[in-house]
Amino acid sequence: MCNWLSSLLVEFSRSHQTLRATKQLHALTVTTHLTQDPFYATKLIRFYAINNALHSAHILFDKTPNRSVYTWNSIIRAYAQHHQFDHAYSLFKQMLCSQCKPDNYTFSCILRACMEKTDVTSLRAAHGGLIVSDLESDSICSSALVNAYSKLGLVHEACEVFNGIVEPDLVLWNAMVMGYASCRLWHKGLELFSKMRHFGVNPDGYTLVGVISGLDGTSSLVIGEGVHGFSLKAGFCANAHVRSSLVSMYSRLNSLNSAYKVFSSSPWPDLVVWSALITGFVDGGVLEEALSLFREMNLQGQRADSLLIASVLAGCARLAAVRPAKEMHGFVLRFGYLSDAMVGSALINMYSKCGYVAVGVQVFESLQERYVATYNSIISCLATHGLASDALKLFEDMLEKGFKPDQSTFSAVLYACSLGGLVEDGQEYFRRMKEEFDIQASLEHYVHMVKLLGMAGQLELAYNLIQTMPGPPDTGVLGALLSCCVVHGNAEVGGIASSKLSAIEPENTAYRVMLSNIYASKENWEDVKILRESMVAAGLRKTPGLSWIEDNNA
DNA sequence: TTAGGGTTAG
Repeated sequence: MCNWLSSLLVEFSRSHQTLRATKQLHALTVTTHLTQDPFYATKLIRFYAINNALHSAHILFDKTPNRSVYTWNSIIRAYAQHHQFDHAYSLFKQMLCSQCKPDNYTFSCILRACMEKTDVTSLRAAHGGLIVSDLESDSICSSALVNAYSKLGLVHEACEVFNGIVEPDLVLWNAMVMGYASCRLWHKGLELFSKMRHFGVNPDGYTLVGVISGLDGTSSLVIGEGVHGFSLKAGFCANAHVRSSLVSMYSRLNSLNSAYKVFSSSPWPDLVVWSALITGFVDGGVLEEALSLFREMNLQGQRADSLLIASVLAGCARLAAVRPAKEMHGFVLRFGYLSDAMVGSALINMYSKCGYVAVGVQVFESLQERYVATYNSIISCLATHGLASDALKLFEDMLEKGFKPDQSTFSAVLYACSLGGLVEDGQEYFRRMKEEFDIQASLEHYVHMVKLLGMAGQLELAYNLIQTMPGPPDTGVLGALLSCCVVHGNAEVGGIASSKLSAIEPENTAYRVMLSNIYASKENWEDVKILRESMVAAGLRKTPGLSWIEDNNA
């Protein structure tokens, strides 16, 4: 039927379409009565989506009477590509009720959407639908499933899917290797890498990235060097992704010289490889070198993005080094990054950690646009510096302005209450967090609550709160309790906390030393002697403390 | 006589 229009569409797909051209094409299909044909409607929906005109795409979709599976897929994909995963999923549910049944392309898109919105329930439901549609062995669906499950930390489910496929293709092998990496099981990834080679499957760049990005812990450095050698011999180091993951791996394993060598082998270093190197230096604590690389990157015309800037700002915060902090602040202002959510909050956090609370507040007040993350930073900043009532005022302010507080907000709020000794307020916020905002208390929240109650001398209450936790308390929660027992000289609760802590970390002497200090404060020298002797008998010694200060004149 | 797609790096 209308060959010329069909050719025009194909040509249009290959060219660089604009919104205006899409609208003209749309008009053309209307005048030639071709919008009834799902082929043309599908194409137009895709063009609208490419040009960020989701609304027009959806209107066209609504007006398309004979929707084919392609039509459904194009609108679902359009929403997914624009990160509107809820919309994508709800269209998928509508599709299930329609005449048109989803195919492997629909499922691949939906699985990714479930992963992106970290929705395990929907993911399992989609998996079920996929089995019903007899698509479980489909190559596209299986790799998308392995990917989705492992990215959400469900490595067993990912393995089950992988093991259910008789002859996995390269993409599926890669998805599983990468899946192990994202679940921090690098040894399993390495095993799978050997297995695939044993089966005669040749790895590609994706496989190597999967193996390399999983490696962690100093013991894996030798293995990393081996994989690097393999990549060099097999020619994978020409791949920019492989090089970046190598730079990042060497940085992670504290081998900054090797990281720099791999970086230097990049003929045209891109932003990712620059970021891998700079972030590596920042994390390695060599901030001056990191900053000089950052300057070099700018001189070479490579523009930083907000992710890199935020990570350098976090480095300045960690080292509490105010000079580089000011330099970075200048950079942020010169290049207009202040409107970014991550950069703004990283800047506030940095000044807070450097001890400049007033500058942090100034930055907050100067921001044109504020986000939940910005509020979290400033509340935490004020809390850290003992300005609890200002912190709580800002919390109320963010609620009034319609922001929805998250886990971190309540962490900062409870921290403010804890440092400010506001026991009743803290208890009330803890309750509201769970009941009003439906946020589950995390270990960090419990640490603040234990500190809040414990520092006020309510040690039994703090201990009872720990007993009500849904999971086992970690060293943070128990350590908070023990430190409060030291302050109040409570040997009874302190003894329980200390023994629980020593059971978790037998090598850590601090817990026994703290208990010994409680006994000493009570002049209970007999128990001090027993405890110290038991430490000597076990061959344990106290680790010396360490602190530093920046010398402006040095 | 049509059209989409699944796995990578900071």
